[in-house]
Amino acid sequence: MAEAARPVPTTRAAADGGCTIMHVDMDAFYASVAIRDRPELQDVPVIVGGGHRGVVLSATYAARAHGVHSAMPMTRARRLCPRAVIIAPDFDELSVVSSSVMEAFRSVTSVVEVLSMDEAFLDVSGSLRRFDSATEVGSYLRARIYDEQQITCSVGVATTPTVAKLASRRAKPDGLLVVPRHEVTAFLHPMRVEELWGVGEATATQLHRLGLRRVGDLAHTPVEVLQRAMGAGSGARLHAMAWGVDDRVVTPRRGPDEPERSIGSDETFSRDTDDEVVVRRELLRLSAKVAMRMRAAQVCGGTVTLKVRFHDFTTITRSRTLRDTTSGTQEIYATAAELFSRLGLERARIRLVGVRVEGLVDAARATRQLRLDEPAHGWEDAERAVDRAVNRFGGSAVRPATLLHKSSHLARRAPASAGSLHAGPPQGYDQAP
DNA sequence: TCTGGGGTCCTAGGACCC
DNA sequence: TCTGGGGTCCTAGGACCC
Repeated sequence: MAEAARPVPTTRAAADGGCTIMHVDMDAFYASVAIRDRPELQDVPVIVGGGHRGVVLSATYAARAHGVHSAMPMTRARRLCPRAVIIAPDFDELSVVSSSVMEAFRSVTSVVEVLSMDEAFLDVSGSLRRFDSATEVGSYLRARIYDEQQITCSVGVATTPTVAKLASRRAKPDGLLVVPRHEVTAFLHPMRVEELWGVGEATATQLHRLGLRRVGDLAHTPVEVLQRAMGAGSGARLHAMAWGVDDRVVTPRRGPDEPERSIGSDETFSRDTDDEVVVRRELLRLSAKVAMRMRAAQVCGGTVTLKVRFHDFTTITRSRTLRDTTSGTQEIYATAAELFSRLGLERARIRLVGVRVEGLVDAARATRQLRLDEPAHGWEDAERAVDRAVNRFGGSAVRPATLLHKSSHLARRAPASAGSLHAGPPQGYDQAP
């Protein structure tokens, strides 16, 4: 550790030029976890992903050397790297590793903003009594995570979250980079605009049209010009980002008092379909899944959104705000199905449908106006019974009758799969389609 | 066999209310 | 008569991130 005689800086953070914001990001997280116990795969290109019409979720650096990267269609990835080993993600294992990593973060500071399973912002200004500098915190975390999980991560240290995030990306793989305040513009300005966080394909194209390719170009363009082209908000934000100005603070999110804002589910058909019965059956399945997750999270939601993606990838959404909030499969499904009907599609080739519920509130605080035509104990009781059965017997134990179809004869012959519970909700699941 | 599934946030127009 | 402005909610779409 540090030599005893070293002069103590006025503030400890001065050792890193005032940097107390850190971004930590696992390297090729899904792929690293997939291969960590399989030495035979260490130097082989490995791709995590798959599914019938899927994309690459993560690729090892050996696979990236062939041009494979995440979000790439699997078909293309296989063409680029035919000898790659393809592995399906193991979300149970990933979430165990993720929890352990987050615990390591929280052992150095309570100010942790989780961004996803494998990355977070940390404000370590309060940790500088235990550590000499943010760099030391970063080194400690890197060593500890490797020790405990045998995966590497990269750390960016800066004075703002956005710069820290870019620094960790630059440090990859298995590195740590500090960008002190006085080096921020030298760090940012040579970057290509699309490297900025929040600049995707569409924005990059727009910026290129304006002749702006580097972050430095962006910085030296009058903010009014950017605002005219991109809108007031985006223009100002981009200009500020190009100078490393960022009023974002690291905010521990999703505390018990802050629920998710929406819960949804969508699914791409294995083959495009123009069969309305198939679509409605899928909407019912998705509604059941969403509603069950809502009830498990003890939230109700007020707005149901239907998403439809067509064969050519054009995507539309339709939403409706309900009179009362709900977490009921029936109500969500009925709304989604009605929105679908109102599209008036005729033999359109559909690639994907989705159901999402927004405007979530704590179920305990949700109000419900009793209607005269409504029995005191209706669907909600039935659905709670379904939840209990699913918890006990698994997801296939209870399904709405319309989802049984071909598997129904199996259910009848195999009571061990809790076939009798198909009676679950007594009626109605079958009504709408 | 091009292009997943989970989300968040922003914008913009129209309705509606005061 | 012919025209306010601000605030909020709803809806649709788009962009982006991992």
